[in-house]
Amino acid sequence: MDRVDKILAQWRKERPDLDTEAMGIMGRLNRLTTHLAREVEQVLQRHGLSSSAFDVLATLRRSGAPYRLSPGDLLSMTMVSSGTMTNRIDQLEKAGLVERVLNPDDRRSVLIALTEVGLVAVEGAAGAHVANQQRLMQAFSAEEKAELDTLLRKFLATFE
Amino acid sequence: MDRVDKILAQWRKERPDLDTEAMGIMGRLNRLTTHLAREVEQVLQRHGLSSSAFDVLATLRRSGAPYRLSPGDLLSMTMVSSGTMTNRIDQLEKAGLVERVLNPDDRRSVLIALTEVGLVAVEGAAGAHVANQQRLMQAFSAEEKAELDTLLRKFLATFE
DNA sequence: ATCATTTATCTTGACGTCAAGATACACGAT
DNA sequence: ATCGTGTATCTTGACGTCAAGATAAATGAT
Repeated sequence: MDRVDKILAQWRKERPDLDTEAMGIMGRLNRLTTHLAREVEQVLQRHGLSSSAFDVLATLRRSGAPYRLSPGDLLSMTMVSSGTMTNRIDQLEKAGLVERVLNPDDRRSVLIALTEVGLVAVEGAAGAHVANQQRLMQAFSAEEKAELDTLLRKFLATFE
Repeated sequence: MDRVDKILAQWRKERPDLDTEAMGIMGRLNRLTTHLAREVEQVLQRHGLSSSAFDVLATLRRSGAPYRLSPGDLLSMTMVSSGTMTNRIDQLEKAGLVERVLNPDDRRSVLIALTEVGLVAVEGAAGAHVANQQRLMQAFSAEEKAELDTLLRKFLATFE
């Protein structure tokens, strides 16, 4: 009888006509991801990064040397609007973690490049972040993780 | 090979030392809940409500007649800060969907009451919202939904 | 009865996000 | 070469959120 069960019990009493199965799953998903996001944020904060900042830096890092992508590339990899991406790049540039370099091939666009400082920051944060993600899933056996991944993959396929 | 697989493949190439299993599950969770939140928002918008507004109205509705709770009660049921709850109540009050009534037993506190208009709004939205949640899970069999619920319940128990 | 502590709510200022539109350049057809 | 359309990025204004602190009333110890 967790918090979501209590919510569902209230609905069943007040609106017995509503089917609560999907509601329960989505409620657990929402609460879970809120908790997870807070845990992730805490660890990244110790490395001086927000999860938004890490999102961009990690995208650049995993793209491989020379760690440069256009804002458009970053946009297509990160589920945020163009205005949000501009803002993220502005903040990272102010902090000296990335720099905008001119794209000689297309003057409409720029390339966002990890600076030396940015590279060091993301390398350090990435290790701690991945370890933290593993810690957050300690409760699960290898089989359970595989099952969960399979179900989430199928669910996500509805949208992507 | 979905988008998350592509991200993991990049990491394995660049940082083969990192274990990507937990990262993959969390990545799918994040992308999935972003998509789900957008779908939910769209349906509620057609009923003139944001998901934040619906969250409060639904909490009042399922608490049963006379549909009144203190801000503190709402706070304990909804995973937001006190400042956020004050702001939500302010907006709902401006829209005429709730009203603040004095609590005769404790002058520090008020009670947030659904208005007649608020009750009608939440009743209409709730049906559409639940139907939408079911639609979003169409891809799953009854067994898969049960499995997913079991796994999410266990995961959530880590935090609550 | 008084006062310190606790409780309940609200205020403030900062941040991240989005949608919509603005700006500037590239590219293809003529 | 020029023009119209498409593309890439940035700007603006509004909204929702949070942490930290302010305000006001209840409560309990003396």
